[in-house]
Amino acid sequence: MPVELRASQALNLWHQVSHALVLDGEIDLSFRQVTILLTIYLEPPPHTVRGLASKLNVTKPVITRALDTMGKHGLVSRVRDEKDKRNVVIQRTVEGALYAEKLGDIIIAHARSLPH
Amino acid sequence: MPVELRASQALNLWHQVSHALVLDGEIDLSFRQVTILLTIYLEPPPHTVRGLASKLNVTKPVITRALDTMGKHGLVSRVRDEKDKRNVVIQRTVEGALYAEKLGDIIIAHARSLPH
DNA sequence: TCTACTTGTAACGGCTGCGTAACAGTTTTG
DNA sequence: CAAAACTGTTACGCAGCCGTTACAAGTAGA
Repeated sequence: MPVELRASQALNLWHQVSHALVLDGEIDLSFRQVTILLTIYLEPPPHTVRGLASKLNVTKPVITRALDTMGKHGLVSRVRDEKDKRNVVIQRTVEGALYAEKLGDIIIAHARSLPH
Repeated sequence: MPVELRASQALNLWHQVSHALVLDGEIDLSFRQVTILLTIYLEPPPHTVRGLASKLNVTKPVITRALDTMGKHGLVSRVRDEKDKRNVVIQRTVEGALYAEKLGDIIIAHARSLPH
């Protein structure tokens, strides 16, 4: 099951998925927010504000605000780390998992319909 | 050269490319802007404000402003339609083509490094 | 203990995009 | 030729995100 994309296929895929996300428009996250969300859902925990900030090469307030926004939509939640109470551990939620799953489905659907 | 993506591969690809775009951060367009840009570069011309608006299901001022922003970066240009002077025809630019090409390269590079 | 450091957050001003509404210019219709 | 319809744009107020700075709470080292 190799993943082989030609240039035109790659751009078409990106185009179609972006288009689908714009049309859906339900939540509409920025690239940064999507990246943060997928980092949380695809990479092994624990995730902290500082860790995410350094991984994305942005300042901590950027992460805080993104978590505020996504938390408002129920996509992530925050819990104080009891070991070191300065830390906040970002946790996954059912809604967030569903959102990621939906995104994956959109991508797959459009990948399937690419010209071969 | 079939395009077969499993759910985890699809999300990983989206994640990595989004991450790369955030890290690069050079221009940083929104999903709408990317969609508009790729529509212009992947679909056959001519492209008008009204046409793009209806395709993306947004209002015309949204397109006008997106074209302003992308035009400022040299990614697209506008020309009055001489046949019907109400229309504005959106045209591709060298810089825009390079941008799209770069995006395609990023996607392909990350697709290749996906776990099989 | 008491200072120095680390963590995440709040506050500020600025910038950008949004939707609605109003607009000028052009073309079509009667 | 005048009215109606259509094009893209601008103006307005609003909401969201940005970077910088300042801060409160917690931890570690002397």
